Amino acid sequence: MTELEQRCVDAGLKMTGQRRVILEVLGSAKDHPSVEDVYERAKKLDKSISIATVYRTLGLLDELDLVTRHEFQEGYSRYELNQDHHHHLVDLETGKVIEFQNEELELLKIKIAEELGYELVDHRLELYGKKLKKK
Amino acid sequence: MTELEQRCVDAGLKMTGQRRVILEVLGSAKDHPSVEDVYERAKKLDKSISIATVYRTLGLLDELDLVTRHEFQEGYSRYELNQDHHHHLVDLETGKVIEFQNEELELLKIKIAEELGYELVDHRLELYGKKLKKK
DNA sequence: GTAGCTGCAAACTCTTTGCAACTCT
DNA sequence: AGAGTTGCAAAGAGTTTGCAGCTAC
Repeated sequence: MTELEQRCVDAGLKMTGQRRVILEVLGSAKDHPSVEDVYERAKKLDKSISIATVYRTLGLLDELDLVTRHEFQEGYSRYELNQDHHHHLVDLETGKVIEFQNEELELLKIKIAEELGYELVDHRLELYGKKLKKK
Repeated sequence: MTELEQRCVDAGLKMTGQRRVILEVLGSAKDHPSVEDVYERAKKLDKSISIATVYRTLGLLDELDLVTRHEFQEGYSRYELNQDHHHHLVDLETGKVIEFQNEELELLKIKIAEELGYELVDHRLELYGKKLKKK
């Protein structure tokens, strides 16, 4: 049983074949797949899986905080396993998503929330840019 | 003719009664209204306005960069007139949206994009927090 | 055995669109 | 006059859900 599967079981979920497949898809994704993407990849491992199950499972995983649901102004959601904390820069010309971390930013966010009288629970930062031309 | 109306005309839009109403609603909004909100408020000024027109007009205003379309993980959009640049802190307990600005943050974002080889075109930052209890 | 899970299809929510009538300029 | 705009209703996209049968425990 993988660590991911274990965490689901610990949370009281039954470990079904479909869930194993979806976790496998998420675990091996190097990108930020949409529900449709997860569904397509899952079907390669289990032809009979339904998109309703994919939606339900991703919703559960989000509640358990095992994944993050992103909404990059596209009109649908994309999911990502929660591993290291990072943010995204979206290339406006290609749609490519680049991940980055920045310690200074983390501290600044906490400070800003504090100054407003808030405890920071969550946050989103997304940058949208165009590739700089080399001279 | 208000400045907002003038900017629409300059962009080649006809200044219809419906558009005037929608601009008026946006101009006097102190919050970040959803399409439904704008529609409800607009109806008070013009009973016959349709929600299709609200959608179309908000879409146009977004293209003209007169408004910003926000997607605060709620499953629908909220709109806001583009005035001073700022970000949002969402109170997780009340849903209240607090605006803030932070110069240090602005510089940092540009720097991060640059380091990744990108020119920053746009960005989103949202903080989600809980009110700190006073001791 | 049974609570929980699944696939299916229908329903739902938010948003967009085709069209005929209407209205700014 | 004519291009652009509107309201309406229908269609679209993404997502959720009721239900009967199935499955992990």
